[in-house]
Amino acid sequence: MTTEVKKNKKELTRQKNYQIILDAAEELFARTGYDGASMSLIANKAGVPKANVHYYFQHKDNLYKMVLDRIIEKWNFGLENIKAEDDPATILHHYIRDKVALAITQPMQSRLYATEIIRGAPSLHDYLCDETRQWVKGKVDVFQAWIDQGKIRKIDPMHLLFSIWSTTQYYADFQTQILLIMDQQEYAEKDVASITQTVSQLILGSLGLTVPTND
Amino acid sequence: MTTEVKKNKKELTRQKNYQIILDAAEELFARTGYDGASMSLIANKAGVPKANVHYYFQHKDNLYKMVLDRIIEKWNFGLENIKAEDDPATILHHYIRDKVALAITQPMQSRLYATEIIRGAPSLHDYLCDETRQWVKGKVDVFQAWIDQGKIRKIDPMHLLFSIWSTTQYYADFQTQILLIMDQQEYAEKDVASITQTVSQLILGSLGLTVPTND
DNA sequence: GTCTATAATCAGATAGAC
DNA sequence: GTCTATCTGATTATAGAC
Repeated sequence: MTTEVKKNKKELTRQKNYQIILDAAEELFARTGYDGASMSLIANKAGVPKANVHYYFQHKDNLYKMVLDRIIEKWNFGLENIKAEDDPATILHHYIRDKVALAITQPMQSRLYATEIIRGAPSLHDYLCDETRQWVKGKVDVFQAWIDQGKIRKIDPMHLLFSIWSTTQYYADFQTQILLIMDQQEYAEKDVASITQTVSQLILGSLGLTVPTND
Repeated sequence: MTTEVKKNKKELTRQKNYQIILDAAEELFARTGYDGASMSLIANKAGVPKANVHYYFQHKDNLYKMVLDRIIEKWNFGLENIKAEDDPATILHHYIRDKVALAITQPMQSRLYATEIIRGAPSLHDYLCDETRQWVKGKVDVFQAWIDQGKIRKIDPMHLLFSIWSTTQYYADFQTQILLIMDQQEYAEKDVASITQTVSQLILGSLGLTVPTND
C-alpha cells in the first residue's frame, strides 16, 4: 500500500468519525440541552472513546458550534429568489410545505435551534444580527410589494413571516406534546398532509388567497 | 411573644423563602435548562445558602417539578366555558390577546415549558395525557360545532388550536431572535398591539371572520 | 430553621503509552 | 491517530454545629 493510499484511507476514517460524532452530538444536545449532553454520553452514543471526541473537536463549546453550523446551513433555504412579480399563493404554499416537511423529518435540528434561541442565542447572536436580519429585510420588502399591489391583504409582513416560522416549527419542537394529545406514537402520512393543509389555509386564507390544489 | 405568634412568623418566613427560591429557580431553569441551572446558582440568585434550597425542596428534580407546577397552574386558563352558541370572533380574539400578553409579560415561564416539552416532557407526561388531552378534546368539539353551524370556515380544529398556541408562544420563546432581527432591546407598546393584531388577523381571517374593533 | 463544612460523584479536559 | 488512566474542578447532597 503506497503512502498516498494510506493517507486517503486515514482522511476517510477521519471524516467518517467526524460525522458520527457530530450526529451523536446533535441528537444529545437537542434531547438534553447543552449542559445535559456530557462529552462521555456523546462519545458513548458515537461509539468512540471520550478522548477522541476531544481530539476531533477540542472543546465542548466548539463541538456545539459545529453542530449548530451544520444545522444553520441546512435550514437556511427557501424564498431564495422571490420577487414582487411572483404569485404569493404558490410561493408561500411551497415554503410552508417544505418547512413542515423539514420539521417532521428533522425535528431534532429544529429543537436544537430552538433551545439555542431560548438560551439567549449565545452562539448565534452575530449570525442573527447579520445574515438573518438581512434575509428577513429582503423578504419583508417583497411581502410589502405584494400588499401595495393588492395581491394580498394588508398585514404586518414581518409578523407574517414569524407566523409561518412558528406554526411550522411547532410540529418539530412540540412534537412530544402534540403526539401525546393526539394519542399517537408518531406522525402519520395523513397528519403531514393535514398539517400542511391547515397551516397553508391559515396563512393564505388570512391573506385572501386560496391554497393551490396542485403542488 | 406567644408561641402562636412565633409559629405564624416562622410560617411566614418559610412561605417567603419558598417563593424566593421558586422565583430564582424558574428564571435559571428557563435561561440555562435543567442541567445548566445548578443548585448553587439558584441558591445564589435567591440569596440563601445552598443547603437551605435542599432543606426546602430536598432534590433538584423536586424543585424543578414545583416550578413547573406553578407555571402549569398559571397557564392553564382561557376558553374555560366556551359553548357552541358563543361568537367565535370575540372568543378567539380575546384568547389570542391574553395569550400574547402572557407571552410578553412572562416569557421565562413559556420558555421553561417549551424546554420541558423539547426534552420529551419527562415531568409533564401524565399531565399532558390526562388534563391537556381532555381540555383539547372539549375545545375541539366546540370548534367543530362552529364549523358545522357555518360560523367559521372549515378547518382542522385541533391544528387550529395548535396554530394559536404556536403563534402566540413564539413571541416568548423566540424573543431573542425576534428582537435581534427587529434591532430592538425589548418589545415596545406598539409591538404588542401589532403582534396581537397580526396574529388575530391571521387566525380570524383564515376562518372568514374579522377582528373585533372593540375589546 | 439556618448555615458551614464536607462527602461522594461526575464533569471537561489532558498526559502519555501504544 | 487512538485510547487508557488520571487530573482538576464543579455538582448534588448531607452531616452536624448553632
